[in-house]
Amino acid sequence: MPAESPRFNRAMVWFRRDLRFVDNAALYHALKSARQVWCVFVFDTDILDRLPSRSDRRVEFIWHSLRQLDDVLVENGGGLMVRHGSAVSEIPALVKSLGMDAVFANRDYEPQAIRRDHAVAEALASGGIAFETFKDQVIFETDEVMTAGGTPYSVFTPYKNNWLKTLDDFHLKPYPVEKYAAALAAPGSGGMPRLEELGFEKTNLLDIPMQPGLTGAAVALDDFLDRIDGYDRARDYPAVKGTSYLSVHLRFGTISIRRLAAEARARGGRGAETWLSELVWRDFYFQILHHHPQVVERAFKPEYDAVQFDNDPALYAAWCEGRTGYPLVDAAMRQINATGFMHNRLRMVAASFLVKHLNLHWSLGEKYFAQHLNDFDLSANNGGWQWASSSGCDAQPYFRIFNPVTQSEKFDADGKFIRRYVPELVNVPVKRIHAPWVMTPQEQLASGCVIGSDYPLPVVDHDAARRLTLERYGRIRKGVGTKPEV
DNA sequence: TGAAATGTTGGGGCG
DNA sequence: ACGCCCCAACATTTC
Repeated sequence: MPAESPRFNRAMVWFRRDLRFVDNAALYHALKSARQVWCVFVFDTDILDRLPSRSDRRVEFIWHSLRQLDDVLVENGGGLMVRHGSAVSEIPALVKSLGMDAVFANRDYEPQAIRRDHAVAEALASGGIAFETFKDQVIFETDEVMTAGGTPYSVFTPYKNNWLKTLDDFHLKPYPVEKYAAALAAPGSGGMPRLEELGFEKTNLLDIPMQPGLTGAAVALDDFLDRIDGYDRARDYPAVKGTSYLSVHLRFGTISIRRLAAEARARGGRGAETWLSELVWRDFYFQILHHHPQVVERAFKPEYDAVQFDNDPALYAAWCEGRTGYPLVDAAMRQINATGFMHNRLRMVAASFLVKHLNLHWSLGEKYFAQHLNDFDLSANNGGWQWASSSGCDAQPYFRIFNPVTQSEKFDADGKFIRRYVPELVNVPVKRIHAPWVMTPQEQLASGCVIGSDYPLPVVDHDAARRLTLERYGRIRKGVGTKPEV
């Protein structure tokens, strides 16, 4: 039992993207600080109403995850209150009606979320209610890892080195929420709206190998820990189960980043170290967004805003729908469309293709991924797209252009992944599957795939597109970085 | 967290 | 035996 008496009588924990009971910073602090703690989630219409589709796997993921969270809270003597409305008004209203003294939440670093939280904090403050927020979704936030000169890092490797140097056991220590569960208040039953009541329809979420909630997270983590030693070798091959598949759980907080980093550190070895490095990338991009919020609208490197992009709607549609004629790109796009997931290697390939082969602006691709990825996170998605378009911090150089055929030969050598998502090509021989347009008419007939009718011709020629992009990017580089004559 | 163009080397076929 | 050419195979440079 805590010796000191609680600061608050009644407190609320407002869950957002931290849908778990164990190792939850805000929940822990609330339970230690108040006699009675109510747990609340708001299906925020300010977010939901802006979603372009009424069929969204993420809404359903949240819905299932909340049910599980509620179960766990009930087991521990509490329960979850779920509301549907604008959080900015729902939270203060609920606080008032239940006579609460304080609201606890874990910090969210996205610009829209920051504005929302400011508005809520202001509304609460006018009633004398405290709004306390906590670091929970990253290991190091905002300015916790800085250069010796006190400036934020813009290059990953030195950031990572300092991140690793700064990391200590206590950063990874789980918050022992369970010990303080006695303060949980039971709100009574019947709070959970049905998906249809939220205005959303069921998706294929439960049919794809990515299960929601705390149980989904636990299964995925167990599975990955059996494979983590091979992560560094297997992670680039989309047909192989080599990556963690935990990103969606990090997105919604059905698992804690501290737990994952602790597992990686305890395991050690090349696989775990490589994976930990990916978790550091995640912190890195959160930190970039914090220090450079303009990346949402513009290139991190301003001179890259001068790159001339086309806007050919037919090419964009071909990319979105996975009919560019480049099998690996098409398989990647069909994977995201069918499942809401895309393998990381393919995110790079598909992004590079959109920007450097189709000459479309990176923000178009960024937006598409934002709408379709189950694990969509603003900072990482923006970072990835700016990396691919060479406009970001520590981005790949502009002249580094993925060859979609070479990438295919390297990372899907036997065409297994392509065949999984592009059934037209299922009988195309391995020798031809990476560039099926080179098949002779006889080969096309024999493999049941006539190029131009069963499967599209390449929408652009690789070599021509590459030259054009080098020229487009090269143009804006002229004069940039050259010292003026004195 | 590339790829293409260009340069170099060395083995083997051949006159 | 020797020089020449071809061209992988690898290395370096360039975008």
